[in-house]
Amino acid sequence: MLTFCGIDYCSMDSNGRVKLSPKILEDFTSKGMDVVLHCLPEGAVAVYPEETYLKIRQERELTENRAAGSFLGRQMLRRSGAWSQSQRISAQGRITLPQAFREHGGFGSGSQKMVVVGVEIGVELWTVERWEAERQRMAEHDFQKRDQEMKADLDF
Amino acid sequence: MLTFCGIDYCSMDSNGRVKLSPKILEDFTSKGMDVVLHCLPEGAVAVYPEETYLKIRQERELTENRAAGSFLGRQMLRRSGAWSQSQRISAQGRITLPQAFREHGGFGSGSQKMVVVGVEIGVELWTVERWEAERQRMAEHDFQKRDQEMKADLDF
DNA sequence: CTTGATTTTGGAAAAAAATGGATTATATTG
DNA sequence: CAATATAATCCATTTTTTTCCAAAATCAAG
Repeated sequence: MLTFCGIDYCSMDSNGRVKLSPKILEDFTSKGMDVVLHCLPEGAVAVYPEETYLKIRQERELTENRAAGSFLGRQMLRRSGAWSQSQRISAQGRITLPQAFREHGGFGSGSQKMVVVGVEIGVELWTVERWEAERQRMAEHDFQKRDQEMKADLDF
Repeated sequence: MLTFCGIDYCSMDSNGRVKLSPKILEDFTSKGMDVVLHCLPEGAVAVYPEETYLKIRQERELTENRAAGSFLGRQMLRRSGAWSQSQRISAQGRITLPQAFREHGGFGSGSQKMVVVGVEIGVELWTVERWEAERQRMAEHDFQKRDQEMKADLDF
Protein backbone atom coordinates (compact mmCIF):
# COMPACT_ATOMS: atom_id res chain seq x y z
CA MET A 1 0.00 0.00 0.00
CA LEU A 2 1.27 3.43 -0.93
CA THR A 3 2.23 5.76 1.89
CA PHE A 4 2.04 9.55 2.04
CA CYS A 5 0.01 9.72 -1.12
CA GLY A 6 -2.92 11.69 -2.42
CA ILE A 7 -4.28 15.13 -1.68
CA ASP A 8 -6.35 16.12 1.33
CA TYR A 9 -8.15 19.31 2.05
CA CYS A 10 -8.22 20.26 5.69
CA SER A 11 -8.10 23.31 7.87
CA MET A 12 -5.80 24.90 10.36
CA ASP A 13 -7.43 26.34 13.47
CA SER A 14 -6.71 29.82 14.77
CA ASN A 15 -3.88 28.47 16.92
CA GLY A 16 -2.07 26.98 13.95
CA ARG A 17 -3.05 23.42 14.65
CA VAL A 18 -3.63 20.97 11.82
CA LYS A 19 -5.54 17.73 12.21
CA LEU A 20 -4.11 15.15 9.86
CA SER A 21 -6.38 12.70 8.08
CA PRO A 22 -6.41 9.16 9.53
CA LYS A 23 -4.68 7.77 6.48
CA ILE A 24 -1.77 10.22 6.63
CA LEU A 25 -1.67 10.00 10.39
CA GLU A 26 -1.21 6.26 10.17
CA ASP A 27 1.72 6.75 7.77
CA PHE A 28 3.41 9.01 10.30
CA THR A 29 2.70 7.08 13.47
CA SER A 30 4.08 3.90 11.97
CA LYS A 31 7.41 5.75 11.91
CA GLY A 32 7.15 7.29 15.35
CA MET A 33 5.44 10.30 16.85
CA ASP A 34 8.19 12.78 16.03
CA VAL A 35 8.14 14.74 12.82
CA VAL A 36 10.18 17.58 11.38
CA LEU A 37 8.59 20.66 9.90
CA HIS A 38 10.66 22.23 7.15
CA CYS A 39 9.99 25.39 5.18
CA LEU A 40 10.48 24.82 1.46
CA PRO A 41 11.66 27.55 -0.90
CA GLU A 42 8.54 26.78 -2.98
CA GLY A 43 6.56 28.53 -0.28
CA ALA A 44 5.11 25.49 1.42
CA VAL A 45 5.84 23.68 4.66
CA ALA A 46 6.99 20.08 4.47
CA VAL A 47 6.37 17.51 7.20
CA TYR A 48 8.66 14.48 7.31
CA PRO A 49 9.03 11.68 9.83
CA GLU A 50 12.10 12.52 11.84
CA GLU A 51 14.10 9.57 10.61
CA THR A 52 13.35 10.53 7.02
CA TYR A 53 14.47 14.09 7.59
CA LEU A 54 17.72 12.96 9.18
CA LYS A 55 18.48 10.85 6.13
CA ILE A 56 17.81 13.77 3.81
CA ARG A 57 20.08 16.00 5.83
CA GLN A 58 22.83 13.46 6.06
CA GLU A 59 22.86 13.10 2.31
CA ARG A 60 23.11 16.84 1.90
CA GLU A 61 25.98 17.11 4.30
CA LEU A 62 27.98 14.73 2.17
CA THR A 63 27.52 16.71 -0.99
CA GLU A 64 27.46 20.30 0.23
CA ASN A 65 30.01 22.47 1.88
CA ARG A 66 28.71 22.96 5.38
CA ALA A 67 31.66 24.74 6.96
CA ALA A 68 30.80 27.65 9.21
CA GLY A 69 33.83 29.46 7.87
CA SER A 70 32.26 30.83 4.72
CA PHE A 71 29.26 32.90 3.80
CA LEU A 72 27.81 30.07 1.77
CA GLY A 73 28.44 27.52 4.47
CA ARG A 74 26.80 29.65 7.12
CA GLN A 75 23.88 30.27 4.84
CA MET A 76 23.36 26.56 4.48
CA LEU A 77 23.45 26.00 8.21
CA ARG A 78 21.02 28.85 8.62
CA ARG A 79 18.73 27.30 6.09
CA SER A 80 18.47 23.91 7.68
CA GLY A 81 18.57 25.39 11.14
CA ALA A 82 16.13 28.23 10.97
CA TRP A 83 13.66 26.56 8.67
CA SER A 84 13.42 23.19 10.36
CA GLN A 85 11.82 22.32 13.63
CA SER A 86 10.90 19.15 15.47
CA GLN A 87 7.36 18.61 16.50
CA ARG A 88 5.49 15.80 18.18
CA ILE A 89 2.13 14.62 16.88
CA SER A 90 -0.41 15.08 19.68
CA ALA A 91 -2.67 12.39 21.06
CA GLN A 92 -5.48 13.80 18.90
CA GLY A 93 -3.36 13.55 15.77
CA ARG A 94 -2.63 17.24 15.50
CA ILE A 95 0.52 19.17 14.74
CA THR A 96 1.07 22.84 15.54
CA LEU A 97 2.75 25.15 13.05
CA PRO A 98 4.96 27.73 14.74
CA GLN A 99 4.18 31.34 13.91
CA ALA A 100 7.18 31.82 11.62
CA PHE A 101 6.30 28.72 9.63
CA ARG A 102 2.72 29.85 9.24
CA GLU A 103 3.99 33.07 7.74
CA HIS A 104 6.38 31.27 5.43
CA GLY A 105 3.58 29.10 4.10
CA GLY A 106 1.37 32.10 3.51
CA PHE A 107 -1.19 30.98 6.05
CA GLY A 108 -2.90 33.90 7.70
CA SER A 109 -3.30 34.20 11.43
CA GLY A 110 -6.90 33.04 11.62
CA SER A 111 -8.57 29.74 10.85
CA GLN A 112 -7.49 28.71 7.36
CA LYS A 113 -8.17 26.14 4.67
CA MET A 114 -5.11 24.26 3.47
CA VAL A 115 -4.04 21.48 1.15
CA VAL A 116 -2.11 18.48 2.42
CA VAL A 117 -0.11 17.05 -0.47
CA GLY A 118 1.40 13.57 -0.22
CA VAL A 119 4.95 13.40 -1.59
CA GLU A 120 5.71 9.73 -0.89
CA ILE A 121 8.23 10.43 1.87
CA GLY A 122 6.06 12.87 3.79
CA VAL A 123 3.52 15.59 3.14
CA GLU A 124 3.58 19.24 2.17
CA LEU A 125 1.22 21.91 3.48
CA TRP A 126 0.12 24.48 0.91
CA THR A 127 -2.37 27.30 0.88
CA VAL A 128 -5.19 26.67 -1.59
CA GLU A 129 -3.96 29.50 -3.83
CA ARG A 130 -0.31 28.47 -3.98
CA TRP A 131 -1.16 24.83 -4.61
CA GLU A 132 -3.44 25.85 -7.42
CA ALA A 133 -0.61 27.83 -8.99
CA GLU A 134 1.80 24.93 -8.60
CA ARG A 135 -0.71 22.55 -10.12
CA GLN A 136 -1.12 24.86 -13.07
CA ARG A 137 2.62 25.01 -13.61
CA MET A 138 2.80 21.24 -13.66
CA ALA A 139 -0.16 20.94 -16.03
CA GLU A 140 1.36 23.41 -18.45
CA HIS A 141 4.58 21.47 -18.53
CA ASP A 142 2.63 18.29 -19.23
CA PHE A 143 0.82 19.80 -22.18
CA GLN A 144 4.05 20.98 -23.74
CA LYS A 145 5.41 17.51 -23.29
CA ARG A 146 2.39 15.93 -24.96
CA ASP A 147 2.57 18.20 -27.98
CA GLN A 148 6.24 17.49 -28.29
CA GLU A 149 5.74 13.73 -28.13
CA MET A 150 2.97 13.75 -30.71
CA LYS A 151 4.98 15.93 -33.03
CA ALA A 152 7.96 13.62 -32.70
CA ASP A 153 5.76 10.67 -33.61
CA LEU A 154 4.97 12.32 -36.93
CA ASP A 155 8.38 13.75 -37.69
CA PHE A 156 10.64 10.76 -37.42
CA MET B 1 -9.30 -13.93 -22.59
CA LEU B 2 -8.46 -10.26 -22.87
CA THR B 3 -8.35 -8.31 -19.67
CA PHE B 4 -9.15 -4.64 -19.06
CA CYS B 5 -10.56 -4.18 -22.52
CA GLY B 6 -13.54 -2.40 -23.98
CA ILE B 7 -15.53 0.63 -22.98
CA ASP B 8 -18.20 0.81 -20.29
CA TYR B 9 -20.55 3.59 -19.40
CA CYS B 10 -21.38 3.83 -15.76
CA SER B 11 -22.09 6.43 -13.16
CA MET B 12 -20.50 7.84 -10.07
CA ASP B 13 -22.81 8.47 -7.14
CA SER B 14 -22.89 11.72 -5.21
CA ASN B 15 -20.22 10.43 -2.84
CA GLY B 16 -17.75 9.74 -5.63
CA ARG B 17 -18.25 6.01 -5.67
CA VAL B 18 -18.01 4.02 -8.87
CA LYS B 19 -19.44 0.55 -9.27
CA LEU B 20 -17.28 -1.39 -11.68
CA SER B 21 -18.85 -3.72 -14.20
CA PRO B 22 -18.59 -7.44 -13.33
CA LYS B 23 -16.20 -8.03 -16.20
CA ILE B 24 -13.75 -5.31 -15.14
CA LEU B 25 -14.22 -6.18 -11.50
CA GLU B 26 -13.16 -9.74 -12.23
CA ASP B 27 -10.00 -8.48 -13.93
CA PHE B 28 -9.11 -6.49 -10.82
CA THR B 29 -10.01 -9.00 -8.16
CA SER B 30 -7.94 -11.70 -9.84
CA LYS B 31 -4.96 -9.48 -9.01
CA GLY B 32 -5.99 -8.62 -5.49
CA MET B 33 -8.36 -6.14 -3.88
CA ASP B 34 -5.92 -3.22 -3.82
CA VAL B 35 -5.77 -0.77 -6.66
CA VAL B 36 -4.01 2.52 -7.24
CA LEU B 37 -5.80 5.57 -8.54
CA HIS B 38 -3.60 7.85 -10.57
CA CYS B 39 -4.41 11.23 -12.10
CA LEU B 40 -3.25 11.40 -15.70
CA PRO B 41 -2.13 14.65 -17.31
CA GLU B 42 -4.70 13.99 -20.03
CA GLY B 43 -7.35 14.89 -17.49
CA ALA B 44 -8.56 11.41 -16.63
CA VAL B 45 -8.11 9.13 -13.65
CA ALA B 46 -6.41 5.78 -14.17
CA VAL B 47 -7.04 2.71 -12.04
CA TYR B 48 -4.36 0.02 -11.95
CA PRO B 49 -3.95 -3.10 -9.86
CA GLU B 50 -1.44 -2.20 -7.19
CA GLU B 51 1.21 -4.59 -8.44
CA THR B 52 0.94 -3.12 -11.91
CA TYR B 53 1.37 0.40 -10.61
CA LEU B 54 4.38 -0.56 -8.55
CA LYS B 55 6.03 -2.02 -11.61
CA ILE B 56 5.44 1.17 -13.56
CA ARG B 57 6.81 3.26 -10.75
CA GLN B 58 9.86 1.15 -10.18
CA GLU B 59 11.20 2.20 -13.53
CA ARG B 60 11.70 5.74 -12.34
CA GLU B 61 12.76 5.06 -8.78
CA LEU B 62 14.68 7.68 -6.87
CA THR B 63 16.17 7.43 -3.44
CA GLU B 64 14.37 9.67 -1.00
CA ASN B 65 17.43 11.39 0.36
CA ARG B 66 18.61 12.59 -3.02
CA ALA B 67 15.19 13.53 -4.25
CA ALA B 68 14.00 15.81 -1.46
CA GLY B 69 17.04 18.07 -1.59
CA SER B 70 16.35 19.85 -4.85
CA PHE B 71 13.52 21.59 -6.63
CA LEU B 72 13.44 19.01 -9.39
CA GLY B 73 13.56 16.09 -7.03
CA ARG B 74 10.77 17.44 -4.90
CA GLN B 75 8.73 18.06 -8.00
CA MET B 76 9.07 14.41 -8.94
CA LEU B 77 7.96 13.27 -5.51
CA ARG B 78 5.05 15.65 -5.70
CA ARG B 79 4.04 14.26 -9.05
CA SER B 80 3.94 10.66 -8.01
CA GLY B 81 2.80 11.35 -4.47
CA ALA B 82 0.04 13.85 -4.93
CA TRP B 83 -1.54 12.24 -7.96
CA SER B 84 -1.57 8.63 -6.80
CA GLN B 85 -3.51 6.97 -4.05
CA SER B 86 -4.15 3.45 -2.87
CA GLN B 87 -7.68 2.28 -2.62
CA ARG B 88 -9.34 -0.99 -1.78
CA ILE B 89 -12.24 -2.33 -3.82
CA SER B 90 -15.21 -2.66 -1.46
CA ALA B 91 -17.23 -5.80 -0.87
CA GLN B 92 -19.85 -4.41 -3.26
CA GLY B 93 -17.28 -3.89 -5.99
CA ARG B 94 -17.07 -0.14 -5.61
CA ILE B 95 -14.16 2.26 -5.52
CA THR B 96 -14.29 5.79 -4.12
CA LEU B 97 -12.63 8.67 -5.89
CA PRO B 98 -11.15 11.17 -3.43
CA GLN B 99 -12.39 14.73 -3.79
CA ALA B 100 -9.20 16.02 -5.40
CA PHE B 101 -9.22 13.25 -7.99
CA ARG B 102 -12.84 13.93 -8.86
CA GLU B 103 -11.86 17.51 -9.54
CA HIS B 104 -8.89 16.47 -11.64
CA GLY B 105 -11.05 14.25 -13.79
CA GLY B 106 -13.59 17.00 -14.31
CA PHE B 107 -16.33 15.07 -12.53
CA GLY B 108 -18.69 17.41 -10.77
CA SER B 109 -19.74 17.00 -7.20
CA GLY B 110 -23.09 15.37 -7.86
CA SER B 111 -24.04 12.07 -9.43
CA GLN B 112 -22.26 11.86 -12.76
CA LYS B 113 -22.06 9.77 -15.91
CA MET B 114 -18.60 8.53 -16.79
CA VAL B 115 -16.75 6.39 -19.28
CA VAL B 116 -14.63 3.45 -18.16
CA VAL B 117 -11.98 2.78 -20.80
CA GLY B 118 -10.01 -0.45 -20.74
CA VAL B 119 -6.31 0.12 -21.38
CA GLU B 120 -5.08 -3.49 -21.15
CA ILE B 121 -3.18 -2.96 -17.90
CA GLY B 122 -6.04 -1.24 -16.10
CA VAL B 123 -8.84 1.19 -16.80
CA GLU B 124 -9.22 4.93 -17.18
CA LEU B 125 -12.14 7.00 -15.97
CA TRP B 126 -13.17 9.86 -18.24
CA THR B 127 -16.02 12.30 -18.34
CA VAL B 128 -18.18 11.79 -21.42
CA GLU B 129 -17.05 15.13 -22.88
CA ARG B 130 -13.33 14.64 -22.39
CA TRP B 131 -13.42 11.11 -23.74
CA GLU B 132 -15.15 12.36 -26.84
CA ALA B 133 -12.48 15.06 -27.29
CA GLU B 134 -9.69 12.57 -26.75
CA ARG B 135 -11.15 10.21 -29.34
CA GLN B 136 -11.25 13.05 -31.81
CA ARG B 137 -7.64 13.96 -31.09
CA MET B 138 -6.54 10.38 -31.58
CA ALA B 139 -8.40 10.14 -34.87
CA GLU B 140 -6.86 13.33 -36.14
CA HIS B 141 -3.39 12.21 -35.25
CA ASP B 142 -3.99 8.94 -37.07
CA PHE B 143 -5.05 10.70 -40.23
CA GLN B 144 -1.96 12.87 -40.17
CA LYS B 145 0.11 9.79 -39.73
CA ARG B 146 -1.59 8.09 -42.67
CA ASP B 147 -0.98 11.04 -44.95
CA GLN B 148 2.60 11.16 -43.90
CA GLU B 149 3.18 7.45 -44.49
CA MET B 150 1.66 7.57 -47.94
CA LYS B 151 3.70 10.63 -48.80
CA ALA B 152 6.86 8.89 -47.63
CA ASP B 153 6.02 5.93 -49.81
CA LEU B 154 6.08 8.20 -52.86
CA ASP B 155 9.05 10.34 -51.95
CA PHE B 156 11.98 8.06 -51.51
C1' DC C 1 7.25 36.68 44.35
C1' DT C 2 2.16 37.15 43.69
C1' DT C 3 -1.67 38.15 41.13
C1' DG C 4 -4.21 38.71 37.01
C1' DA C 5 -4.44 38.45 32.11
C1' DT C 6 -3.43 36.10 27.95
C1' DT C 7 -2.07 32.41 25.23
C1' DT C 8 -1.59 27.66 24.45
C1' DT C 9 -2.99 22.98 24.93
C1' DG C 10 -5.92 18.92 25.50
C1' DG C 11 -10.18 17.03 25.05
C1' DA C 12 -15.16 16.59 24.31
C1' DA C 13 -19.51 17.67 21.94
C1' DA C 14 -21.80 18.88 17.74
C1' DA C 15 -21.85 18.86 12.87
C1' DA C 16 -20.73 16.93 8.61
C1' DA C 17 -19.30 13.47 5.63
C1' DA C 18 -18.21 8.83 4.26
C1' DT C 19 -19.37 4.00 4.37
C1' DG C 20 -21.88 -0.32 4.02
C1' DG C 21 -25.77 -2.46 2.87
C1' DA C 22 -30.29 -3.08 1.11
C1' DT C 23 -34.05 -1.82 -1.82
C1' DT C 24 -35.83 -0.24 -6.07
C1' DA C 25 -35.37 0.46 -10.90
C1' DT C 26 -33.44 -0.77 -15.36
C1' DA C 27 -31.55 -3.68 -18.65
C1' DT C 28 -30.35 -8.36 -20.53
C1' DT C 29 -31.03 -12.96 -21.47
C1' DG C 30 -33.36 -17.08 -22.65
C1' DC D 1 -42.67 -12.04 -21.71
C1' DA D 2 -40.75 -13.85 -17.57
C1' DA D 3 -36.57 -14.58 -15.08
C1' DT D 4 -32.26 -13.11 -14.01
C1' DA D 5 -28.65 -10.06 -13.69
C1' DT D 6 -26.96 -5.49 -13.38
C1' DA D 7 -27.15 -0.71 -12.17
C1' DA D 8 -28.74 3.19 -9.49
C1' DT D 9 -30.77 5.17 -5.45
C1' DC D 10 -31.62 5.61 -0.77
C1' DC D 11 -31.07 5.20 4.19
C1' DA D 12 -28.97 3.97 8.65
C1' DT D 13 -24.67 3.59 10.80
C1' DT D 14 -20.15 4.75 11.55
C1' DT D 15 -16.35 7.63 11.03
C1' DT D 16 -14.25 12.00 10.54
C1' DT D 17 -14.10 16.84 10.88
C1' DT D 18 -15.04 21.04 12.99
C1' DT D 19 -16.12 23.90 16.72
C1' DC D 20 -16.15 25.00 21.29
C1' DC D 21 -14.80 25.01 26.16
C1' DA D 22 -12.02 24.24 30.23
C1' DA D 23 -7.53 23.46 32.21
C1' DA D 24 -2.76 24.38 32.11
C1' DA D 25 1.03 27.11 31.05
C1' DT D 26 3.17 31.43 30.04
C1' DC D 27 3.79 36.20 30.55
C1' DA D 28 3.46 40.90 32.54
C1' DA D 29 2.79 44.22 35.96
C1' DG D 30 2.58 45.48 40.59
